[in-house]
Amino acid sequence: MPPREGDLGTAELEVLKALWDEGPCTVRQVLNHLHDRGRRVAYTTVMTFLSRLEQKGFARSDKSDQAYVYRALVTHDKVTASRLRLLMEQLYDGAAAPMVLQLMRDENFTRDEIAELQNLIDLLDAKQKRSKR
Amino acid sequence: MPPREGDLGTAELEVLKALWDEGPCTVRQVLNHLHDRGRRVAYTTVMTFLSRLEQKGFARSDKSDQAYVYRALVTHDKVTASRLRLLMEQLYDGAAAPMVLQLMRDENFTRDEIAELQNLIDLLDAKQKRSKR
DNA sequence: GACAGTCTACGACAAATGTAGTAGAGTCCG
DNA sequence: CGGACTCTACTACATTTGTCGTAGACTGTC
Repeated sequence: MPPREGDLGTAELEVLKALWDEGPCTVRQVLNHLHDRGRRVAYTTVMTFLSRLEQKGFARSDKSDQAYVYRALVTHDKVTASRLRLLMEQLYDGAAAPMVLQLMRDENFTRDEIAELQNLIDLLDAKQKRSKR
Repeated sequence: MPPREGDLGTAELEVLKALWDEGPCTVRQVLNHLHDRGRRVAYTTVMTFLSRLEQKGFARSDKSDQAYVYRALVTHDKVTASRLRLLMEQLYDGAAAPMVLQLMRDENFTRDEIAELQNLIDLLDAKQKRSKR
């Protein structure tokens, strides 16, 4: 089994994130987006990443007037979910709760966030009770 | 910037996990542990990973009677926390709450787990109120 | 002491990832 | 038309990661 199974590397992810943040983009737009946030890369490097994203099915390109326009084919949620799932498999044998607990323990939340969490818990609780019956 | 910054790959992690699960181990013990759970690797492959873990500071080896005994130098929690943090940076610009929320939405929890979550929320809430004043 | 089995040290290698250069086609301005 | 630019296509290359093989040192056993 050679390395990674078609997943995204850190740098590839940054580029995909640019597509999420900015919507459909040309190579140059992505480059600018990255430069704006202090990320130094060459134009051709961005090209490479966008091509690789396309090869892997995470993005698609359309020939527009001048330059190709790339757009994401996967949502932030999808990617995130699969990443989290992977971590869960690798580090918690697939159990979600311990991971959530650790996160809640380690990170600091604002009052609003806590309220939001509380809200969601109530929902889960209700749902759980319902399906129980 | 070449690839990864001294972090652990998936397969390296599996080996480290063996050290967590089994406590200090010889190469052979780790190998057996992996084989037990269906993971096929050669003895020397495990050796390589253990050496690399040592190089990277995640484990330490002591020459025992016959063979080297490796033990983890980092805890599960530490590694997990840093992984989660990385994901958080990469995908949520460092915000913990959205990640937790997504996890709670996507995964299914048992009643007990929900109760545990509730418990923790109460604690967080109390702590939050206290520090507020 | 010789053979079998176990360990470690080193070296190797393919695939993936991060990063970029070069060359050539197309476009725009004076 | 002829530079000046911009884009894309290809190619390249060092590192990291996943995986081993080989050779030599040791140990234990007839």
